[in-house]
Amino acid sequence: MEDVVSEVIKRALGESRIFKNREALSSDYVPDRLPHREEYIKKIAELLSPVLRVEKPSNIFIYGLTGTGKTAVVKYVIKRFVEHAEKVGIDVFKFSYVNCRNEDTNYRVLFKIGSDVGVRIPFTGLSVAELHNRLREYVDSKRIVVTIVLDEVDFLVKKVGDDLLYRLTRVNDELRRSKVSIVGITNDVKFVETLDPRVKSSLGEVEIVFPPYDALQLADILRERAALAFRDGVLEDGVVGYCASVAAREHGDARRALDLLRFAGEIAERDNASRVTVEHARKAREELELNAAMEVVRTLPYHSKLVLLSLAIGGGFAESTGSLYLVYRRVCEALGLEPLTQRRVSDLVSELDMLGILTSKVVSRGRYGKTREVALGVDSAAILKVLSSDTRIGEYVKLLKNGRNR
DNA sequence: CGTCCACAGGAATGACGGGCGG
DNA sequence: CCGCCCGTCATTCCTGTGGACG
Repeated sequence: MEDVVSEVIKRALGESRIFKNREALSSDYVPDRLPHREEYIKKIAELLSPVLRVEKPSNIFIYGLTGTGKTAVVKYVIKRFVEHAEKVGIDVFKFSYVNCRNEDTNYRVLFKIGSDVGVRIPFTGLSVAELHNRLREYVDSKRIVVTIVLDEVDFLVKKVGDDLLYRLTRVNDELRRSKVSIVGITNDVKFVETLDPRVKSSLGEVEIVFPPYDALQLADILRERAALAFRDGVLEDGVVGYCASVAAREHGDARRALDLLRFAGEIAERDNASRVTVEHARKAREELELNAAMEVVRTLPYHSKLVLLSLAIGGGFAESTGSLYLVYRRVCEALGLEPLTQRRVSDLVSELDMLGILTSKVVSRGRYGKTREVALGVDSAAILKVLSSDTRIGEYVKLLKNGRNR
């Protein structure tokens, strides 16, 4: 028992046989080098360079799918600018990085900008207009250039509209000495179309698109981070390649790839292994996929859950839609619910197929008709477990189990 | 070789709820 | 604030079909 606890303590203190710096694989880590993004770093640094001369840079709009390095590149450039400013002792520009997924109200965004710029603002109590005024007055009391980075800006606009965005792009009209410029980042390509044309044109003075990484590029990135994160010689050959190819198949998402690699390391650690093997990576992938699938299952509409339940009860396989439908009707009856029609259930099966939770294929049995064979794509025990979080389904599953034991 | 099973899956239609412009 | 319109979920009715069986 003591051994187990001391093991946990040891791990919690970071004394790992596997990792020397686990942080290097976390998604918000900003590494010193960003392979295959040099060109974008250069471009963005050039675009922001006017701040060094106390001039306003163009507003920039950046798109790209998740895990293509948008945030990392911008953060990296900011970091270098700030380091430079500290080194030579200048104080003519400020950066504010706001993640709109976390700061999702006008007040919180302005608050974050305020605290980054150095204005003292109460947590609450001011009107948004007052906040805006104080911020503007403070900024204009000096002669500085403020660059505001709005990451995942689509979240903000979807929630509270583009009002704030509009005002921020227009704030320069009210400033005498200082300047404000905006960098917007989003992974929703269609998002821009929903913007007010005025906001769109001023925000998109310069537009930059980040393409996804391919498998080779992902492997480079992983190798670089792995050297920081893992102890020497711990990583088996092929692990990096495996993680890279898995992530490349899914939009070339570097975040996925890093998650996978980190998780593989954690599994190796949990197993008390001395090395991270491809087998660990495979397990990591499986577990991550199962988790994702279970998340989907959890948020399914009720009758889709019932269809899934019916399939899981039948051992995860149904030889025809008809037989599955019969089970489904029994389930509905047991739960005192009105069943949907077979036509509708057939559509639900198709939807579940699309989501990758099950696979269905049409087969013809000649004289005995044409139907669909349906098979569960994930472990039925896992499905039952997740579905049992609904109390009524849970009770029903328990009832079935007891019945079978006797 | 035609029949006919057991559905697939398209089309029309209705009930409902939520967002949006006037 | 209200009515309108649109998207989603569901039902009803329907036509289409691969191939074993007789």
